[in-house]
Amino acid sequence: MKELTEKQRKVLNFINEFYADNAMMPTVREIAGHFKLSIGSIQQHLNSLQTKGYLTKRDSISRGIDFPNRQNFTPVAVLGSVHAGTFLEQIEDASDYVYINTNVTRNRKCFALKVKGDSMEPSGIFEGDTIVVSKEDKPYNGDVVVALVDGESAVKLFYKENGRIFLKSSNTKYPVITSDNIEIVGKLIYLVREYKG
Amino acid sequence: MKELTEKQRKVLNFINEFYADNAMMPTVREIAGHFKLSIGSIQQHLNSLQTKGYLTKRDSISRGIDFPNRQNFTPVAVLGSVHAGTFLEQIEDASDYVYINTNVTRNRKCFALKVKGDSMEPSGIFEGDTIVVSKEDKPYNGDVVVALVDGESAVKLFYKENGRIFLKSSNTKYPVITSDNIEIVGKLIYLVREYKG
DNA sequence: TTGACATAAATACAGATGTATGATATAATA
DNA sequence: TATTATATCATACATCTGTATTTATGTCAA
Repeated sequence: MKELTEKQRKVLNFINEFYADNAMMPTVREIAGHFKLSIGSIQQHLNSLQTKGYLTKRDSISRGIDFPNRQNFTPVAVLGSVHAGTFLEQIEDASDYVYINTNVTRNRKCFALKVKGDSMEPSGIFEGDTIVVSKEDKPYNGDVVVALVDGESAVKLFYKENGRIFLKSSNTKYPVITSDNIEIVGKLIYLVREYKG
Repeated sequence: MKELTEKQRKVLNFINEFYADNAMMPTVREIAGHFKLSIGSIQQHLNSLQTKGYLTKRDSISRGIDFPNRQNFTPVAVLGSVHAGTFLEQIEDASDYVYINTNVTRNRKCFALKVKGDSMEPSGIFEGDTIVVSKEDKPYNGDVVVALVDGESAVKLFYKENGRIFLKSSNTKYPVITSDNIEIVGKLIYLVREYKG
């Protein structure tokens, strides 16, 4: 990436700040106003920033400046409970959302859960943690999955041996689960934990 | 919050989608175009959404629609190393950023680190996890802190007894650290873990 | 039935906004 | 020295954009 001049960096920084503060890109005149420069001058800087690859632009669209690799976030619904219909139906009854970077969620179908219990503590999954689950066709042995066992949802380690699914808690004080009625809902892709106080 | 009509919800949903896709709010005409409705009609819907509290608006500003409690994110620098100057100087040499909800970071001074080693595994902090650290004046016993011990940074449990600081690993195979040369850099406030594959 | 509200359209206007053009000046570079 | 990139300004223009106004229809509750 080509070097920026002092002025160009300042303009880029301002755009960044403006975007952070207002959640929208500034207009050419808003930038010009801030630096007390003419419109044409800012046009020049924007052109340079564009040719050097620091900005992109939607032509003739107001506030059409954009960052090449802008961080984008998708709201992922935090569900109170998981049931058989999850992923089949639209998620409408979400109590809350976590915002996850789209380069994590990509185009996957996701939902989030609050972790309950200590059965996965040795895997670093604690009560109160928020986990993001993605629908995956094929979980592999050792993956952390959310499964429905006889209608009850659980976060467990997935294992398949001789065509039979085993769900293990990493906390060994809990028994291994195996049942004919196991449905894998999805695979763990992300975890966030907030330390309060 | 007042109930929305079918149409109003659809308009609100479209604004949401548009924002997610384009990272900017739509203009009145862009909404009208999508629904093949007149400008005036959309104006009405926007007014209703506003009076019912689902939208706010910056007057006479293009793309001035906004969500009342829009999630806002602060870039937090992921540092390669921590040293004595952290927090004193501006963080400029960041290799990467994590974006954290501002209602978590609030007005605190934060930086982020990649966790190395297994000394805090029993506390659910694993190698590769990204932790967000906030400068706090007063850590309490049992808090997870980032500390500098003789110039080396470490993530440990903080304890103070009889005026002396003890840094404990939750993995008991590591010894308790105590030294006259301990500087508490900050307190753990957030953790994110990405499951790859 | 009257009023409040939702839905929808057409039109007009002022100001916002991106863009184009032409000009000047300086500094660095080939 | 000629050229290129940078920096700046002034001005003009087409169109984008928010806003105001007016009209019309249908529904529902008081």
